Amino acid sequence: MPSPIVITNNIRKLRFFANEMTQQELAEKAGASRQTIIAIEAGKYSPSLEMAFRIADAFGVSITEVFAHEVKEK
Amino acid sequence: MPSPIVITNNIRKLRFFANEMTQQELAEKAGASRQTIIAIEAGKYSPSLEMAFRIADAFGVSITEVFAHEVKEK
DNA sequence: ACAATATGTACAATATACTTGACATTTTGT
DNA sequence: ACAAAATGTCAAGTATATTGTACATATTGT
Repeated sequence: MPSPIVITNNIRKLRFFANEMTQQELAEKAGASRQTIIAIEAGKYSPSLEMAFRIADAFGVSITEVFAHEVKEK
Repeated sequence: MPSPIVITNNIRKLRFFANEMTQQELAEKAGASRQTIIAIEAGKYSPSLEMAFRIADAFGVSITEVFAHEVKEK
């Protein structure tokens, strides 16, 4: 049984730091749909590694500055 | 059109650094199937962010030490 | 040479991410 | 109060990751 993992993100904070970037703008920069940004930002599901890199690139930061994870010990 | 991204990894190198860890062992530590490890290590597809974190954890390193990416400019 | 272990391939089935489109709610500015 | 922009939700469809099974090839040790 894989120990479940909880992935968190600070997309919201990063958007505000980045001159109040809107979800729409982020979506365009990251090459994703707005729905995808909403869902990931809200933590509804975790992105693919590719999408994670794209989002980090959109902000010009490392992927580790956008996403963090905790291991839920069994 | 989202600019395509190429994701590379050094799972193979990390396995050998990590006391010759086998794909099977890595799969168990990361909570994945052996198929998944083979496919990701061979670059057949890029993993989910969750799986990427699990693999990094299995080696005890940061996700950025396992995966890198290049942006294929259009 | 043989057995055991490790790695690789192929395929179908399932789970999850991502998309599009349409509509509801909230926030912001005038 | 009103309009516009931003955020959020729902659902159906497509794309991609992950799994299990089974078999093939390579590597290692005796």
